[in-house]
Amino acid sequence: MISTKGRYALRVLIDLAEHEDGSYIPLKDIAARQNISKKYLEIIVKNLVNGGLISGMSGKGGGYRLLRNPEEYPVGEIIELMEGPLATVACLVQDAEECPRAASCPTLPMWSEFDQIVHDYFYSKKLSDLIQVRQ
Amino acid sequence: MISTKGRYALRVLIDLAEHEDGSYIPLKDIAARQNISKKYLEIIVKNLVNGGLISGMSGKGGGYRLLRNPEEYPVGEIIELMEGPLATVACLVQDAEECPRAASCPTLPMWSEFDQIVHDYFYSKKLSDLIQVRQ
DNA sequence: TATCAACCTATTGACATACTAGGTAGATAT
DNA sequence: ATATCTACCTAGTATGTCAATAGGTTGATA
Repeated sequence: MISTKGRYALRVLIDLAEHEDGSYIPLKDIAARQNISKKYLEIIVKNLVNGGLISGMSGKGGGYRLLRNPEEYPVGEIIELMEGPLATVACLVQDAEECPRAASCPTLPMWSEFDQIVHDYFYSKKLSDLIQVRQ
Repeated sequence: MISTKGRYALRVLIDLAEHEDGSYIPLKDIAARQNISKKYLEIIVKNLVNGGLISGMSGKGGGYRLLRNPEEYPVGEIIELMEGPLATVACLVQDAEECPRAASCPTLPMWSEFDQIVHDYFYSKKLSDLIQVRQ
């Protein structure tokens, strides 16, 4: 289940894309438009900045802006940044310690196949697919 | 992410299917074979009994057994019983209160489409597809 | 230098996860 | 009848995550 972190991050990025005009967009405006607590959004945009998805600028006239074109943001990258790996089971997380049951686990092939489907879906879907009004 | 409850439930059902011989199988045996705490499994099988997936019998010679053929257990039903709805976002849970943003939500169609894929995958996959040794 | 905005650390209440502990009730073998 | 084996029941606990809130510091511009 996707939590508010992932869902709000998506809404922030959609908001930034829909209001893109070359300048920085203050978080206050995004919070007001999206009707989400600005304080809580600070945590989310901090992750987006650290993850290299947006850039922030302090001071008067400051705010946030996208670093790429909307078609260059896979939804999967956004979700994984906010929620952690998309993996369905712990033993399929990248760099997880090898499960001793892996070789004979009757369910592992199912989880693997499903994870591939999830990955394909969310990495082929782009931020640009979620934007309604473009200028 | 599927938790131990869902994963262990699947292992219990696979174990029951693979050792099916008309008699009841004691939880002690399942716990030993699967190397999972019997006490913890008690919580899981209780849910499986309440959910109508298996039946339990007390006393000497008692234990648990399947109530259907393995091809009649969709993996999705097992997971939803143990983990709750497969829905990716709260607003798509059956009987959830209508989200006020639903009509204009830019991400809802994506979540809907994805939920359909997840549902189709796990309801077409059956317990019988996970069994390795059949008699 | 006043203003506006990002950025930083910390705390909180509620809930879920993964167990453990100790008992009661029910069915069968002797 | 009773010992034995089994499911079944209620409760507790440590750890972590979620969804926020609170208050302050740094940085850029007018």
